[in-house]
Amino acid sequence: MIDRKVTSTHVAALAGVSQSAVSRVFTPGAPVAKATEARVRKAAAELGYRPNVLARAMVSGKTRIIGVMMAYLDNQFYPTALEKLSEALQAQGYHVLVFMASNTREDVDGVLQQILDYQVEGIILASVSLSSDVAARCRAVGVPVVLFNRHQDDKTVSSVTSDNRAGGREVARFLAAGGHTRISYIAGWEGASTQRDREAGFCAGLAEADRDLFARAVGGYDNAATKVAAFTLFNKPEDQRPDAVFVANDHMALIVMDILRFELGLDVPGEVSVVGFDDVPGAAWLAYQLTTLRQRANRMVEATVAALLDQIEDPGAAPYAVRVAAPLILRKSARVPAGWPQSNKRDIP
Amino acid sequence: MIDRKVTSTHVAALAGVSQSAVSRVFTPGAPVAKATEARVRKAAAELGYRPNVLARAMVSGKTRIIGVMMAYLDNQFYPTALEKLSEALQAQGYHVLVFMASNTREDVDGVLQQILDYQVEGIILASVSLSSDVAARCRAVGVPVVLFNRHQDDKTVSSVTSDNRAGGREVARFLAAGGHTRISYIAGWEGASTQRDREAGFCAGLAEADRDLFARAVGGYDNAATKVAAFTLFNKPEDQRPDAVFVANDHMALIVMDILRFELGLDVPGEVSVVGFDDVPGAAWLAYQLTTLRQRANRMVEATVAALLDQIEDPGAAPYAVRVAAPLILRKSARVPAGWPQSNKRDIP
DNA sequence: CAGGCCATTGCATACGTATGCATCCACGGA
DNA sequence: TCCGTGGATGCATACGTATGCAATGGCCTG
Repeated sequence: MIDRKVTSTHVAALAGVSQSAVSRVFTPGAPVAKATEARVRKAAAELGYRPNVLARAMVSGKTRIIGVMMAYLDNQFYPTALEKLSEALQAQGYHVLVFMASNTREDVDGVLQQILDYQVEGIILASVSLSSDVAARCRAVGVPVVLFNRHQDDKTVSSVTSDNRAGGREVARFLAAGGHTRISYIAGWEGASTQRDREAGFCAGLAEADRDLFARAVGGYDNAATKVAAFTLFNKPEDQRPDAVFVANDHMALIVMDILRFELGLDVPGEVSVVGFDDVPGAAWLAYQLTTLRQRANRMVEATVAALLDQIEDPGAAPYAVRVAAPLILRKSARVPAGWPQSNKRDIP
Repeated sequence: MIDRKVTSTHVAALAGVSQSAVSRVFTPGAPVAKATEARVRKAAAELGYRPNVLARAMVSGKTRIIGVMMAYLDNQFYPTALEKLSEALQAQGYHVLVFMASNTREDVDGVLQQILDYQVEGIILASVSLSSDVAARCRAVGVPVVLFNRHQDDKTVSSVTSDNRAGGREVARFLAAGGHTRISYIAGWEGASTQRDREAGFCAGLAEADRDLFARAVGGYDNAATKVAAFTLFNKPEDQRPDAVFVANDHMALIVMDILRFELGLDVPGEVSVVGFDDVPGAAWLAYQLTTLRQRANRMVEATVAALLDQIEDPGAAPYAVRVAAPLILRKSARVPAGWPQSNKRDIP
């Protein structure tokens, strides 16, 4: 409570130099004599001085703050991603201002405004879409945006996703090759590109294998809705219920497995094969052993950070979309077709 | 890319008033004539003007930023808490700057310095302890700190935890009353107050019930270590292995359940009762049905935000410690003693 | 009608730092 | 010895906003 704020002026006084000199000591590349630097650093240490990032930002225009907006934090994939994002950005000298969003459009836009108020240098939108006018607004003030795990045909924002279409397609091939005859799908939130792309790829894959989609229900990436979806699909006599289901993400897939086994008494994978998407930590737990498509979070984060920095460093750079391949991880929740290549990739994200 | 930054001066020019007038329009409580306000707002809307939070912070000293440091994001309790914290603070007009920390002391201190560089108005440390000199430093610059889910005898920082001692004690009574004869404990990271308090309470409770601790191992809140702990404790003939185990948190407890059931082929709760601490989402999943002590995240968050705001608003206010009661949630992973009061609390956090 | 009071507004300055420009000094070459 | 050169430093200002103070105007009261 004693010294409150110590500024460069205080340090300057103690070191017997000008405030400019102090500033230069803390500005890499600025010209300072060794002797001066030593005196300033000594004085700074004595007073416990550290440059005020905000004041620095005012004049330089560089806040070193990245705004991150997230939703669905109960889906284990996102906390994991947030952690990695934060660490990767810290390593680059940036810091993360976090905003939680619900999924209503107006909320997203409002929150985005608030983010911009902090003069962030870039924005990462995880599992969130943005209206085109807000995208325009970000572009107007020169703040690059990159979508994480979501894609938009808007050419003005970069995006990083898994190759959801290819993933969905592979699941279809996998289930068809496994000899399943009543293959179904539980959809995520229909507004999400992950949902759309995974389903589109899945249906395309089924068509290629000459199969029809047996049944479909919507879980909406929501706990309660997913339970309902599982019941409506499976609470039926054997020949009327699916013998395989692709669930749009692991978070829902785990719920579905619980319902199948403990509410409906069905054997997985004996009576029903279940495949998810994400490879969240829970998917590997022994109680589930969920066969799923892995989102390579590390690579996605790397790509996201790279895309963002590209555009921060060169504001003229064109946005681009990255798609990371999503390998199928074979575990025990789905019957494996005879002769299906055992992935001998090491079980590391 | 056209207009880059639009400032209050631009708006003032367009509205034909002084920059001060614009500032006052955006400062609640400042005196402005209705007509002036209308003109200014119109001009602002036209230009898409929004006040620069950083510049505002420079003069007012109020950044409305709260620094949050977290670790263990793979433990579902923390993402949940982060989400609630962020939302609660947003509701109060604050925003959250997130920092990830490993558990090495030096790292924490370094990161804390960085947080302070952003002129945050308060700091929340979740599952992280801080050295007393850094605590002193925060006090010196007048930034209140509150520990979330961690306690320190340092009188200069507030803390919010569950009543871990009482919780541990109740588990001991519960397991003793259940007729278990070989009661054991799997510890968390020994540097954490949660670990110490839960174990202390547990041992006290056992003593009161005239029981000894049958065995103890350390999981350290770490996946791999927890697996090893489970094996060393349970990979033995029946009479040499525990018939009940209290695990210091749910994250480890779920891992232990997996090992018991799927690696060692033991029945839970038939052969072993398992009790955890936290009540993470996974604890309620049908595959686990973990009996556990609930950390009331909502209340903890409320208390944390309240404690922080108290001290921000009145810098002279004394720090204080809050302990939130942790009710035992009965599910299916532990034998329930005959006559044990069935909690009929609704199953809501 | 005069005086006074209040509401409203503009002016000037401050917040803490970075940086262009001018100044100063030392040193080296002619 | 003198001048040129370049490195180091100080001075002054700018970044965008908030706010104390003084000045203005209108309106109410006596």
